[in-house]
Amino acid sequence: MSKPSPRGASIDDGATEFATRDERKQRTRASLLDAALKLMAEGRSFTSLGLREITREAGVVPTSFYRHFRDMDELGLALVDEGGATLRQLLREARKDVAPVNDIIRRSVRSYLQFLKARQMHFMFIAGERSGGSPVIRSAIRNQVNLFVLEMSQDLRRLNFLPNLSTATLQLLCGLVVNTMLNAASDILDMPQDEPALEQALVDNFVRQLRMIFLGAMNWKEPAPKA
Amino acid sequence: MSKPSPRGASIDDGATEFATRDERKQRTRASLLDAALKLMAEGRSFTSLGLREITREAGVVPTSFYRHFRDMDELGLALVDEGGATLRQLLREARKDVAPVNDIIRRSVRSYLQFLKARQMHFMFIAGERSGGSPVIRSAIRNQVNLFVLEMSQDLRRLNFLPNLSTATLQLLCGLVVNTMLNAASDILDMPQDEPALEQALVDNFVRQLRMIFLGAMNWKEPAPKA
DNA sequence: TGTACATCAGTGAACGCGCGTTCACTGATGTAC
DNA sequence: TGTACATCAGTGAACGCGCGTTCACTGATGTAC
Repeated sequence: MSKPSPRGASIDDGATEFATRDERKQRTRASLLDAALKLMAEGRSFTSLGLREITREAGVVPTSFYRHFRDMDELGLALVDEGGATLRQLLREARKDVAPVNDIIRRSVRSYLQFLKARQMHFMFIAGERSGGSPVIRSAIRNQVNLFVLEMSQDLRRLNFLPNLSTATLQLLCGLVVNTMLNAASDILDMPQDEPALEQALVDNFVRQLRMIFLGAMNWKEPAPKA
Repeated sequence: MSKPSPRGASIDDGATEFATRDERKQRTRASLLDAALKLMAEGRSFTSLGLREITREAGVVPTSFYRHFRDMDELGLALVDEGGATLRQLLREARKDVAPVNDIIRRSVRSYLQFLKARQMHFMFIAGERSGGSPVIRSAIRNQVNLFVLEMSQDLRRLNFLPNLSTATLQLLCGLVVNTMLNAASDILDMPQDEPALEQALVDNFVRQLRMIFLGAMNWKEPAPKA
């Protein structure tokens, strides 16, 4: 029923034979998470998913679910954790190729897109449930996104990027950039996959939006310090 | 069961006695739409709503639903239409108070917030289902939002705002502004209502984000024309 | 190493429940003459 | 204006179905000695 999952985690693929009991358990858990992501990738929202639906997709019996999660909320929070880890990994990747400063936006966008496609489902989940769905999931996602914004602004500070800007302003900038990134993510991932022209248009638009934001940041005048 | 709805449309409020049959029908229809919005305002996503749940909230029998909508999708699309109308009304309001140019952002934000609170549920619906939920609803919302961006950019052109910018760049700007508006809308509407300090912080952040975007637009250099 | 026992991931039957949808109906409202 | 008929918004019973959750179970894996 399920094609090879992003994690390669479908139970029963032969490789399980020599796994320890605990490894098998983690694999089943992972296949439940993947099943949820896969169902959402078909255009469903998290809150509309059913427990039985997920276990069916994962290839286990419904009652197995309870060996891993108390209820759907707990599974959702696990997905948020995975999404947060994905965002942190994105930052780590970004730290690697900051060296060349020329046309940095276009470069960053290119590697962002690569990352986006490798982790489609996580980004769909984060972007999609960020303002819809269950309050507990929503607020957990916001925490992760805010954390991401914060770390990104610290990175910019460390790189001495726009050193005249206050910390608060760097955070403002990063907040705008991240919102724009996530909006672009849902737009791009929502596209029919075989329309490179349309996709290119979305990407160009995304790049220009970032340029406009950075242009604003470069021309930002901090108010005179209080003292 | 239901408090006075935004439309004042609960069937059975006495005022119905003298209505014509068709007016009564429209009232029931409106109360179904209001019921869906109300349930979503409690933190649910559209796709997780049930037909029976909505009719229960609206105070009619489940089978009544079919007198008004073929299925839930059709009701969702009707909500999108209402949301689109709300956005168009927002633009109409905005056209009224463009006269004073000083501190125009702060002024616009103030009237946006007022509008936002008067139409909380529509904005929650639009912002929340824009990237989550059912594909058909999502794409309908995008159409409405794109339309809104387009009209806004035409308004700016008509006002001779930043006359050096090309039409495409004005649209870029408006796209950024609208995304920022909708993100701010979900942040603000998600707040506990009795925390004016926190809300003020969100609003200040929103204003600064807009300033940064407009600052970028003001410093934008169009590439030299092709010819 | 071998044996006896404990653990526990996954199973399968069963439950009560609310769901979406069908159908024939009722009776107030609207229309034709 | 009055009457006879048509319309149709809302009703209420009934259906089959998939849901989430409970429970006792199985049998492979892990552990203690």
